[in-house]
Amino acid sequence: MSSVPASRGDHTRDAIIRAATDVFGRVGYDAASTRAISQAAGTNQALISYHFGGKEGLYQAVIDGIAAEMEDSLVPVLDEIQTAMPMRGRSAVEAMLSLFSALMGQFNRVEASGWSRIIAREQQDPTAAFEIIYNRYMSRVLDTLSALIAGASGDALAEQAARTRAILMMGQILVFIFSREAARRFLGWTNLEDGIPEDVFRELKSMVYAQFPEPRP
Amino acid sequence: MSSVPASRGDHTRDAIIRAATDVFGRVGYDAASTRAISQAAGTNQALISYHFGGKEGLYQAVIDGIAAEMEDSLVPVLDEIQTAMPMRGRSAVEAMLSLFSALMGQFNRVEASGWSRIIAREQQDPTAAFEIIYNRYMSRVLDTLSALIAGASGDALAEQAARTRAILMMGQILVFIFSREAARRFLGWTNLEDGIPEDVFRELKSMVYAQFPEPRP
DNA sequence: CGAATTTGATTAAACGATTGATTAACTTGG
DNA sequence: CCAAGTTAATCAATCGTTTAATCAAATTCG
Repeated sequence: MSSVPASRGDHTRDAIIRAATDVFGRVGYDAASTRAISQAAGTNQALISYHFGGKEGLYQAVIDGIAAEMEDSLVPVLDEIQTAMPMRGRSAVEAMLSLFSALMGQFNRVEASGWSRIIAREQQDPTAAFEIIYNRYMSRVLDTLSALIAGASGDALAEQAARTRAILMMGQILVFIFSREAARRFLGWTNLEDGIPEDVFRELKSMVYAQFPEPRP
Repeated sequence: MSSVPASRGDHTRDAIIRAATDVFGRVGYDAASTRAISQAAGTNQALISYHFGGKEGLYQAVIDGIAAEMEDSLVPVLDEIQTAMPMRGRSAVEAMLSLFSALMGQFNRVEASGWSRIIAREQQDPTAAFEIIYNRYMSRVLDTLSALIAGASGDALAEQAARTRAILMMGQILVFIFSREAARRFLGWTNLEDGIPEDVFRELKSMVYAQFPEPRP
């Protein structure tokens, strides 16, 4: 990332951000004390104010890091789809499924870190940090998805309708982040650490295919 | 609700619960101070400990009230579907849509109160309170929904597959609760207070119909 | 080149403010 | 009159932040 070799301060900065991501994710912003964060980072408490200006500044830095990393990991997939646009029919559906697959894979990694809870919280309480995540990530995914939906429908869908369906389909994936505990119980998952079981993607695939039936040749 | 006329204590009890539901929903459990809650309720701070044993007991009471009210409002719909079971084909799809309609209507009311944020938070941090909501509400909805999906598919779906699809379809509705801010922006909603616009339900309906195509007679 | 100095980073300690909870005195209604 | 309900005051604990002193590593300079 950084061109210059990490100095002493940069090292502790990273350590604090890493620890803060974990603590914020586990207990939330308010319950996360600067003492607990600095202890988890193995640094002094005062360094939070020194490096980030305060607890709020540290939180912003955490959000910034999450958005940047999620963006980086998804940009290749989005770009690949974008260059192949406009797509129609079957190819649009296939692109849609590859996007879903990438999202699920990413969400598994997101789950492994403490990110999912932070993101979910931001959805409920859109602080200034939400702006970053939405502008740099969500809006791009939704834009691409709605374009694919329109293409897969043979452009027979009004723009607002396509966007609405993009949200609806996105919900099918997001549910495993925002409602993971209910999903875990209802589907009888025991070891969620391994990520979303692949039979979920199999069902999702079937549903998508049913949604955009292949035109008879 | 209560058979006996409300005594003096019951009145303030209700006032505290009402205020606590609002404050917990707006700022979360940790940031909600007992002073802020009691002030919003127009009562003395010590009455929280007196009536509920403490902040945690008050939170449990809030969750209990939410679960009870949500249960009450949905039981009629679920019962109606249950008595008509087993359903197949078209009738199962129609029942599914009526369930979705009821859920969306309920979520609009949930949104109007401070409930949605409390529920969403519980999904992320499943405290003991989640147990109540899941057992008394979510599991019932998901059971009914998966039965309808199996029926609409002509019972050609394995049980686990039907349950998986129930979660996926539930996500299409829950997304407007858990990810409402992103949905609001992407769809350009300005006045979310009026509830989810009905064109969302129209698209959802189309997607459900496409999902379970009517067999040719 | 090596000593002196400046700068950034880190530390322990303390700050005032706010937290949830408790106490003891006081009202009120049955 | 008494038990249930309510009140203001206070408790110790914890919160985020600030302070002054110390450390380490560049930087400057003789």
